[in-house]
Amino acid sequence: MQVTAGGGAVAESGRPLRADARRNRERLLEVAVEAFSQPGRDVSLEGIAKAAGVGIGTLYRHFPTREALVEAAYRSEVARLCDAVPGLLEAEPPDRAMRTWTDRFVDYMTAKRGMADTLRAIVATGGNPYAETKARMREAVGTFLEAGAKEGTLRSDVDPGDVIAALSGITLSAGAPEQREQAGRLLDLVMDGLRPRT
Amino acid sequence: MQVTAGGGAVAESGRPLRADARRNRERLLEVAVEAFSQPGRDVSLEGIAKAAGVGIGTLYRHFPTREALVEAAYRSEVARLCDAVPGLLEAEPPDRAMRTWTDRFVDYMTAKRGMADTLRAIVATGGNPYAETKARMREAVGTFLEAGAKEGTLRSDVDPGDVIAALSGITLSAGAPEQREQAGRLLDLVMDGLRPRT
DNA sequence: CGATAAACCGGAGGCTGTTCCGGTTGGTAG
DNA sequence: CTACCAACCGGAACAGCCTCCGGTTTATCG
Repeated sequence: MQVTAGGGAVAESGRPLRADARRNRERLLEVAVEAFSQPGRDVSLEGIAKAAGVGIGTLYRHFPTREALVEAAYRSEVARLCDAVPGLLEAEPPDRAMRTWTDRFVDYMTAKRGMADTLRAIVATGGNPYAETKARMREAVGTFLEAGAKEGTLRSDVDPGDVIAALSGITLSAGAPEQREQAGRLLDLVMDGLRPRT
Repeated sequence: MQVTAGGGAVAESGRPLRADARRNRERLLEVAVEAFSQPGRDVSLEGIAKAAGVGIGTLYRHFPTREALVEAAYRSEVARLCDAVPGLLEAEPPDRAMRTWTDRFVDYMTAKRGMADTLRAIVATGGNPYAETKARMREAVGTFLEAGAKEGTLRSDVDPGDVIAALSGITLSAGAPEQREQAGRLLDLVMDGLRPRT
């Protein structure tokens, strides 16, 4: 399974995409992310194609299955989430910045429950589309932890992977919109666990 | 032992089903179980209806969604599996009988991978169709454990629920047909853990 | 610049899941 | 036994998924 990230400008063969193909791919991804964000809606692939101004065939050429599209959208959003880390660290002290970031993560996952189902199916099927994504998230969490450790407000002896597992667990068990408050409390709990023992 | 294992004669309202309705329901379930057992491929609901000699509308009246049908088929098969317990205990000593039974369980789940996906989806959606089914399985496992304990070949201090969790884990992680041997070894491992310490 | 081949585009078409409703039948009251 | 009505039957109709292929566009080379 080749990696060739979702936003890549390179096809599986290694050859650069033609300009029009690349434009279409980007537009599709953009619309897909938007569509999956709508809470109340079943997302129709035909609808996405139409909204992106391309035919259904074009959508399927870029994303051979619904899962491929969901996965690409997921990657794209995670990337955006992780890119936001430096900005957050400038605006707030590390521990608070990290809390803000976890909030965004949960918001993101709860808003996209529809695609969460598909993601679960992907995992169950055995494919591992997360390797790259997980690495990026580990990096993000690691950055927060390091920054916090330097100021003495966060522990340095925690595995970022464990934090990610905790976040995933929260979204899975309290991912419904009406449980948003509970999820918030759980996040507070996790953050408490990440502070150094006094 | 009617237990309404899918073949229930009573509608949700509590009113008895009409004779023809009941016949159709049973026939549908029978065909569905058969169809889901074919390793071959995707099961078409339309095909099930036709094979059962009823219209698609009738299928949907009895099982409003694909999930409902899968769930009913699952219950029905679990019931059959659990009903086999006494016979196995007569034919072999408890520990060996239990090993045979776990084999059947794994065979069943691997043969029905198609419906396993749907089952996962049901669980993920939060519905809990397993309460009743799980209780029956606990009972079956408990029976084996008790019988084995009486002969000193199995431990008596194990929670049946844990055993079930282990079995589920095995089917999830080694559920593909080509992993059948590995699954067998895992079952051996579990059985070893269930024997008393010497 | 013009021609050529590879790569891409879009939608028609086949298939399946699900809904809906007019016609039919089983069960029961008289 | 007959008549009646609620419940049930079957399939037509609609929508979304995915495949396939003729026509078009892009990039390259002389």
